[in-house]
Amino acid sequence: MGVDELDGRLLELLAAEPRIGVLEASRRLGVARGTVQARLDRLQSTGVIRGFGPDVDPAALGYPVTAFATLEIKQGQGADVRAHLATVPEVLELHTITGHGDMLCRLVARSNADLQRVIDRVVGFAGIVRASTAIVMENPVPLRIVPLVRKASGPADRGGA
Amino acid sequence: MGVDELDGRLLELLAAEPRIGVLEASRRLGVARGTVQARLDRLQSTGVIRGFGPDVDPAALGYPVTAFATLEIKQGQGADVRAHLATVPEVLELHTITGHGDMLCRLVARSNADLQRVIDRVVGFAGIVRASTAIVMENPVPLRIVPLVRKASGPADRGGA
DNA sequence: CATGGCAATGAACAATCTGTGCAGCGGTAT
DNA sequence: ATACCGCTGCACAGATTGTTCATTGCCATG
Repeated sequence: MGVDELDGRLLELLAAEPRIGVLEASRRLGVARGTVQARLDRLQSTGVIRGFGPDVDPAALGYPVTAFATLEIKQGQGADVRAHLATVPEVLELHTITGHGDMLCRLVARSNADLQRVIDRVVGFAGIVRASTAIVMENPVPLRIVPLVRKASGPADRGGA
Repeated sequence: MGVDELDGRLLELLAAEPRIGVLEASRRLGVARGTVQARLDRLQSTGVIRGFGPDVDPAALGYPVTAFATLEIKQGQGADVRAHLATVPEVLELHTITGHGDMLCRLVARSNADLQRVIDRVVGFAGIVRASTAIVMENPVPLRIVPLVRKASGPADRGGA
């Protein structure tokens, strides 16, 4: 299990130029086309690569405001709250986290004012006791995976510090 | 600006079957190939679609533990802290948020024990005063965009409630 | 109402890539 | 030594891509 150095380079290449084809990738990596195809198939079947979904920018859709909300849930209401949040389009992501049996969700909105509407909708549900919201101002490190891939495919990926 | 109904359907289609080609997409959407090509070009040039980066699963790379850490930063140390965190591969994402001039970052680790190592590395920096970590247990709503696209491309996307 | 601009259509072409199969060639584990 | 596995190179038919062009319907402007 895991990824070797070639897998790592392939992933990096795909991250840098996602629309690249198998043939071109094989040229860049200096291996046979069949090898790249086999690696790609394996990476996908083992779940390392979940897919190649388009990376859509919410801001460009008219939702430039991002926020994280920590929700305090009433005991036993977890499932209901999850179902409720799943119906809100502005909820991009939801996690249950340790702490107070709470949840953390990522929200987007059209404006700060609109964020209020979103939050009202999110917390307007019986199972939610309280919500604490933090608005994102900057995003110095956008979601990334290459550094981790590099580490995981490195010569010795011992978890050690 | 914004996306119309056809853009919306195209984005949904791409989200569902990322490896689909322009030709096949045009067949599915019932429009001419040139139209799909033009829409795609426009979506990319306007930044709605940032790219098609491979969606890599950290868990499959050997990092099954995800956590969110809220960091309290010493005044004026923001830039240094950002630079520091950018060098940590396990930091997948970093935001500056409202609250206490703090930051929120997403971390992954090989295990709960390993998470300790990661956190030590993250907070082992002069500019960071304190860190509060929440470990992710479940992820009921994985990062998604389709519902928002659907809303944004809907007949009347008035921000109103 | 007439004109100009814009987006979509349908078609055509050369060049390229994909899916697939096959035989040869190490390197490794048994 | 022997079997197994992954990589290489090659070959082929079929499908897709990048482009360009002329035509057409629709909308806003004049």
